[in-house]
Amino acid sequence: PQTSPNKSAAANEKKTGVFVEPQTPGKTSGKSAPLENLKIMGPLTTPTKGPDAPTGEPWTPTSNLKMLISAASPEIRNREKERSADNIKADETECSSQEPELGEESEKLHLSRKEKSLGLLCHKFLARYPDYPNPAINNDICLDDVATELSVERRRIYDIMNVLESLHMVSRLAKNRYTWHGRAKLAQTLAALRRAGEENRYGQQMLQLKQKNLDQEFELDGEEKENEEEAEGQKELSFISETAGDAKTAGSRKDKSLRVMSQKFVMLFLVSSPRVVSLEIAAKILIGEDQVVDQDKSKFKTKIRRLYDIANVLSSLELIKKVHVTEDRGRKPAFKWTGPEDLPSPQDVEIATVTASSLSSRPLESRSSLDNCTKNLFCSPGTKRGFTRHHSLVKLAKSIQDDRRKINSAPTSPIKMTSEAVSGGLAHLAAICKMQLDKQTVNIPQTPNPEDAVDVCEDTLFTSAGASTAAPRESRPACSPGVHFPVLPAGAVSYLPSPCSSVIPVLLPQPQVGRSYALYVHHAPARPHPSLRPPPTSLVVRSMTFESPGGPSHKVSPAAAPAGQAAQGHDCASPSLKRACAEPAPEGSPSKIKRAESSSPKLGEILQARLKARRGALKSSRPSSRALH
DNA sequence: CCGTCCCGCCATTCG
DNA sequence: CGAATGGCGGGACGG
Repeated sequence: PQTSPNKSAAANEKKTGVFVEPQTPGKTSGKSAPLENLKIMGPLTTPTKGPDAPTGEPWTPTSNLKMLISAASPEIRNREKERSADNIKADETECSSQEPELGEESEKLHLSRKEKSLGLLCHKFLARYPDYPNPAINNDICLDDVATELSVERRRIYDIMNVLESLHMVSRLAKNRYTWHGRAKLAQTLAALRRAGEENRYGQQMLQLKQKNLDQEFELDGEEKENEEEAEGQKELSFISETAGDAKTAGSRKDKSLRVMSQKFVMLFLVSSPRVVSLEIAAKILIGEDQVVDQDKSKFKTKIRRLYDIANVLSSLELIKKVHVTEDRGRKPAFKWTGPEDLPSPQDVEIATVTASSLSSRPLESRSSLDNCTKNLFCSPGTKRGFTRHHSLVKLAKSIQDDRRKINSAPTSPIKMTSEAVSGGLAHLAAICKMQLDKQTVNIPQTPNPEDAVDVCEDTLFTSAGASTAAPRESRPACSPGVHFPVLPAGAVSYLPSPCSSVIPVLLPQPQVGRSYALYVHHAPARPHPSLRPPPTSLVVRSMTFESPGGPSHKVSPAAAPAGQAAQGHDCASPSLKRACAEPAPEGSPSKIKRAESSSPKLGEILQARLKARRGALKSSRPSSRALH
């Protein structure tokens, strides 16, 4: 029943006697002992423990942990509720009756801010599903139900879903319906994101930004904001992908934010040396990438706000944790990566380079019913698949995809994907095991870095020396151009590349095989030059240069930044855009804008306007302190 | 005072 | 056209 979703949503209850997972929300059950119960599973009653059973889903130790932790922290959690008898009974017996409409009403009214936080909400949400879904059972997620059961407005659920979706932990099936994948694909997704991050040279950008901050610190000439990236950002060529012609796609204002932002944010972690990213840096980079110029300030603020949202759910996933970096100007909020470090080697992930002039802007658009069917068939990946592959099914799916694509994508867009898959299994499993081992906080013996004095608050340091399984080959994406697939693999998901980042990694859930494909979609410029082709070589080169630039590198001036020069010139991932960035990248903005303009009139105007506004602010021409040359 | 970030208006996009 | 999504930023909460 779709009942009125909005506002009232929160109000209504889930009358349903279904398998509601009542306690989850409360879990609380009286604050029992503080945290430590983690291990102890608190013998004393602690209904908390109970939760795992209830939902009927296989609970992973982690999920419980999560719940406990989240629950424990806020001392505030005294939840006035204790007082109200209703609640109490609610805790234990849950479902039974409990329509105490009134009771609940009152309850939700006074929840401390923390109790209403997105992070906690996310925890509740995650608690309802196993980290590694059992393909056998249905992993459907109905937004309405979730919203109701968690007593929150739909809007909030969207926030969560969006970032989960960006990590491929869920995928949209249709309106109002998602499928839960849990962490099954996480490793692969992360691997893909890492790669994408490398290709975007986020590592360099971050270093440069940091350096810049440092410099600035001395000579407090405070203004000229994030020009930095422009300076180096060749790959910037920000401009919306939509070809002028394709009006529909064009409007893609949409596929902006959250999902994309989330992926980019994660990328930053995966490419930064100490896996710490400050909000400030992240915001700057993400902004810079988006629109070339624009009045910062408010833009920046907003970006930060969004990042907090994303960070909150990532925290719930235990992929990151809040910390503080005591860089230059005092402490700044930052986040530390606590997710898996040993991602599946590139081989596990097939990379496909797609030069699509346009893809449906709605990546995860709801599939046709037929699609759904096939999808479901495949949806079994779970943890251990590997055997039984149904080629026929795969083909079917492919063909479907194909059709789909034909409809809304440019004719000329061959997809190249490196074949190679092979092993992967081991690495993947290893990753999974590790994650499950929990005790997360994996600390890679990071290179000591002077500047980032990260004071990891309560971090449980624990260097993970083990993980021998780490793929033999480091992170070198040996992307050998290979097979040509006429169509997108089943379940392909793709994002319309954000305005500027030329590549957006996308994982294609490819259940049956157990590996997925990462897609790097290049948006097509006005008209992709046919001859131009994604030079696989560049990829290789790029990644080579990167790999952990050891400690010292941090100190290097931007100009000397490791891969910097090398990548600089032809780093632009998008071949089609190549020409744009290929040129000596003379001062950035102006020329860039122009280009953008040409490719997209409308957009051009906008940019133009912005530029104008902006222009006044900063000196029109900044001495391009170009690294290269 | 300020770092966080909830809340929900309202523009978009979907069906 | 109404419902589903999801930008976005005012301004409240908590330290």
